Parts: sequence; C-alpha cells; structure tokens
Amino acid sequence: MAEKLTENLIYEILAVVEEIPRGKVCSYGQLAKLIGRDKNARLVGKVLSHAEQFGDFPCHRVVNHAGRLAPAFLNQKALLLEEGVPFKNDTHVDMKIAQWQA
DNA sequence: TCCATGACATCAA
DNA sequence: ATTGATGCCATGG
Repeated sequence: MAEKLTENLIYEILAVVEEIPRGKVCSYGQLAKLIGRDKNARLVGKVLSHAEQFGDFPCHRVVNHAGRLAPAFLNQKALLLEEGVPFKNDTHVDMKIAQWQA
C-alpha cells in the first residue's frame, strides 16, 4: 500500500522522472513545474524519496536547484558520474550543462 | 481543524 | 559560499 501521496501526483512525477535522459539531471522545481505544480517542489522530493519503493526510477537524476545532491543518497554521485553527468565538485552537479531541458 | 515536517525555491544580508 | 527568513503545498498526527 504505497499510494499515500495522491497516487495521481506520484504517477505524474514518476512519468517525468522516467523521461530524464541519461547523463542529464533535473531540479525539483523544474519537475514540479512540468507536472503543473511549480510550487510543490517539496512534494516532488517527498514522492521521490518513496519512488524507490514504488519501482525503479532514476531518482538519482533529480537534484535541487543548486545542483546539490540529495541528503541521504550516497550512491547518487557515483551513479550520475557513471551516466556522464559533469560534476563541479564532490557535492554539486554542473547544472549549466547537465540540467535536462524538457 | 490545527500544528509540525519536508530529497525545495528564492531573496536578503 | 553560508545563513536566515519566507512562501508554497501535501501528508500525518
């Protein structure tokens, strides 16, 4: 029973997350806007935190607006590196290049 | 219903 | 770059 966060919302977010091309990343705000809830960036994060439980989603391709990685996602950096995402340093992605353009 | 929390965003200093 | 404050919306107790 995973659908606690408005099943509909989850579907919209995950649908977009799945669309993120390899080697690219997306910000929560950008994602929120794509699903029609530009103010619900937090919801996106909350949903993504559960996304792994719903199935296999590239939640590691989702970072905050600063290109900062998730707080409890140690493998994220390695995963993104594997996909060819350019890092500015150990904690930030080069959004300038890696941000996904929908 | 009210209050607290949150993998956020944006601005000011 | 870092910290603090404010906004925004949904969830859970």
